[in-house]
Amino acid sequence: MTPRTWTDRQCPVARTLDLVGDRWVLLIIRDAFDGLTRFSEFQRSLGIAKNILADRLRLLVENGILRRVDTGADSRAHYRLTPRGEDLFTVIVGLRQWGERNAFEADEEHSVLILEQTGEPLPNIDPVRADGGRIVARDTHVQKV
Amino acid sequence: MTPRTWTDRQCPVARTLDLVGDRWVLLIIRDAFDGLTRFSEFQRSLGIAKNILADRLRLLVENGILRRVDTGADSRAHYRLTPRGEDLFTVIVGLRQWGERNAFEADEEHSVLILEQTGEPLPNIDPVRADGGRIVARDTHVQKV
DNA sequence: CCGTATCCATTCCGATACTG
DNA sequence: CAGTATCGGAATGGATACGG
Repeated sequence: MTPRTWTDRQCPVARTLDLVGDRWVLLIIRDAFDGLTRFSEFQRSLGIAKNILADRLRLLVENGILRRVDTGADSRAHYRLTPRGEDLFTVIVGLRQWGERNAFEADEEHSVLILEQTGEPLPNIDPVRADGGRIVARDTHVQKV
Repeated sequence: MTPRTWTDRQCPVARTLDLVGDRWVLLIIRDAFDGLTRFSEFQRSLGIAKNILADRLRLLVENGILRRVDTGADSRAHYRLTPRGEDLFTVIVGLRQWGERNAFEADEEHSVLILEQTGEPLPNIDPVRADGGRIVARDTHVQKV
């Protein structure tokens, strides 16, 4: 199961992995960014067992990453990203762009993200480190939020 | 074990998760960015079993994310990030910053990344989506690399 | 110190059957 | 359709012992 308590409570990376550090979870979130909302849509897209999917959706709702939207008479609910869930966009795009750069052969096709307005591919995310800025070890710099 | 073949060969996110979609792997990479290189350093930092750590290091070397640097007479090797591994910086920082924003209470302390040159905290990564740009579903836009 | 080999407990997952 | 309940097999991870 996804949730597990890590010894490393101080580290934001470990905390994040506590909540979304699971393949199924991250793929569900990917699909949610692609506009999927139905239980059956996720199931078809992922080929995941129903009980596992139900478990992951429940956890994601519990953790405030998805919200469950019930649609009146219909028993079929929608699962939509909360603001906290949408905030994972950077992570998903980071995973995607790394894969585009490093997990495909030169002649292999793959999908790319297109911006609706311009029709252009989404440019690569690039943190400060590109210009040689090195990062000081995390343990040495603990601050208040 | 980390490696598993996914049905979704086309999706860069799934491909990336094939290679690094494992808690231990991502925490090892985090530690590598923090400058750890020794087997024992990783083990102490993570509290991971030796056989598991050995397995993950082997996989990471196999996948070209770490490289093993043997130091002459000494049996103790260093594990260092390859360029492909360093390219995961965006992902690690994305996970970290999401955690900073979403996985801590307001009064909880946590570590932050500091840029060596300026002494300033690393600014938040922010992809284009901030200004309302929506993303078109991945399946509809398959292109050559 | 850096692993490898083995063993055991636990967890995880998928298939199936069942319910509203 | 959207789940819940159960079950067996597979995989995983931790501990231990051992070797280079």
